[in-house]
Amino acid sequence: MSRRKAQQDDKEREGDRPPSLAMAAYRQLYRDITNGTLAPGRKLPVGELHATYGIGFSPMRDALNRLCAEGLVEKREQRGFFVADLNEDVFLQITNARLVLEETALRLSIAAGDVAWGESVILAFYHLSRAARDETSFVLTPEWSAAHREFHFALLAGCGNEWLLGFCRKLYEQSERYRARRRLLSTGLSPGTRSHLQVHEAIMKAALAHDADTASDLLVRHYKESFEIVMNADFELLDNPRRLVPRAASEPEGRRDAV
Amino acid sequence: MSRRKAQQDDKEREGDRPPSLAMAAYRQLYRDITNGTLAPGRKLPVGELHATYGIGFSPMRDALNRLCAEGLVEKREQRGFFVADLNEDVFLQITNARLVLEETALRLSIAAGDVAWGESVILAFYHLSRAARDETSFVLTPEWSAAHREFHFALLAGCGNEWLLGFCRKLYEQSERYRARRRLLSTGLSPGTRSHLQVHEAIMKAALAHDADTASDLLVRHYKESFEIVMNADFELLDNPRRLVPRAASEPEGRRDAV
DNA sequence: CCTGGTATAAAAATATAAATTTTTGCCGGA
DNA sequence: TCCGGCAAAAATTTATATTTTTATACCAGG
Repeated sequence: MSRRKAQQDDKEREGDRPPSLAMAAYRQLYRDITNGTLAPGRKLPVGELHATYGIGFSPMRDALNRLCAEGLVEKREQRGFFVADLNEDVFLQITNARLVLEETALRLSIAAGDVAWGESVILAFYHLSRAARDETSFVLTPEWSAAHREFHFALLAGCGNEWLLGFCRKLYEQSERYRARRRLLSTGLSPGTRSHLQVHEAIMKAALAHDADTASDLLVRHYKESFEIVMNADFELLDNPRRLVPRAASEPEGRRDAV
Repeated sequence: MSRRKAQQDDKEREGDRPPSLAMAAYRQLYRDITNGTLAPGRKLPVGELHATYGIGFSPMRDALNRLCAEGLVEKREQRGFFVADLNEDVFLQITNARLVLEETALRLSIAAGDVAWGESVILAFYHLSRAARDETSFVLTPEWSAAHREFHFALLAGCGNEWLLGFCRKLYEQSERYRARRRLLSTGLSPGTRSHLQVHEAIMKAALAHDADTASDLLVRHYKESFEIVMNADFELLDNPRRLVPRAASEPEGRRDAV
């Protein structure tokens, strides 16, 4: 009875409740994978996860299967689940895909976005500025990450294409895994600082002014810089400069692996 | 012993075996959803599927979860699985996203594709031509569908970006669901006929000649035509002509729901 | 004595069956 | 007609059983 009562109480805060253990497991794993607690390539034995998170086999399996189809987890038939591996080639592909999709979404947002869209961008920027740190620290707080995500997707949300947005989300969360590895390192630039914030302000202003060219130019540049930073931090600094696809995605010549 | 022997034999034809029931269920459901046997919006009670397909609860759940993350199935928390619904707005979004992504992938393919890529395109076209029917029939064979898919992805595969390709695949299979509804109808045009084949031949020739502009122009036109056909067949013919995003994805003005 | 392959045992994944909640449809009373 | 509770159905979860993989040990051949 007391059990039942508790459930009822839970129900009262509708909306963000995770009633199913499967969902709880999913969120836990999602967090631990995207923030790097569960290292890339690591095996995920259901039994071990069961012991660690205190959740049964079936719900855990549910969660793993979902993560799997989202690309955060890999499933090897009859031999279990693994955290999806990371390497610089994949990161390059993800970044390139992201450049194309986000620029498209941004341009469509600027062209089609309504008043509510503009307001949500302004609000998101406000949240981001509140979460920004004073200059020199290298630790990225969860709050800043959430605000950063909110801002970028507020920008894109006006495009009105759920599929496009869904793809952008997937690419974003993949990128986060790479960024997460950077948290412990202290390399050159400084995401989350007030100076970094100004880049976002510039993007916002261009977007709200319906200047699609400037806005997407700034956005693409922003991502390319992030890419370089993460690349230099996570992997050894390579001698050949990384090539990213040009904005229009129509280059005369190109290497096969350039994308 | 004989048991073990059989296993060993199985192992020899590696690669396409579906050892797990979950995978078998997944494939069955995938087929039945994409070809329309399981109608959009329909509920998928695990118990009923269990009875129909003769596969247990857990594997079925596994399969449903995967389909779910792929967008073919929707999961309503604590109240079961449903075949993802179809409607014209979503179809418009899918088509628009597809236009952008496939054009990008095609241009990258043409820019970066190597000899092996060109050969696989030629081979795929050969298969498509073999599967083409004589003019007037309206029935689409599974063979033609497979060949059609093979051709289009042979074109895109040269881009070398697995993520981009993965998104294209997802959009393609979604589109197939709409096309599937058309099989029983007999509307104007005629996919799978020899005249329809010529469109693909033109695309191939342009691609192999490294004429990216012509190739993507033809491809986009091809998809827009398909869109109109399916739209007119499946839903009532609307008075306002559908607006699709222009190729460059940068239109001066636009409705919010236009994409 | 070392190497290579095979059988065996432990571990882990997959599948089944049963139990527990949660939802849903229905009926009676206000 | 509307509300509340009861019962059936269905989803979720646990517990159990069955395969499959993986690691270890053993034995024949070099």
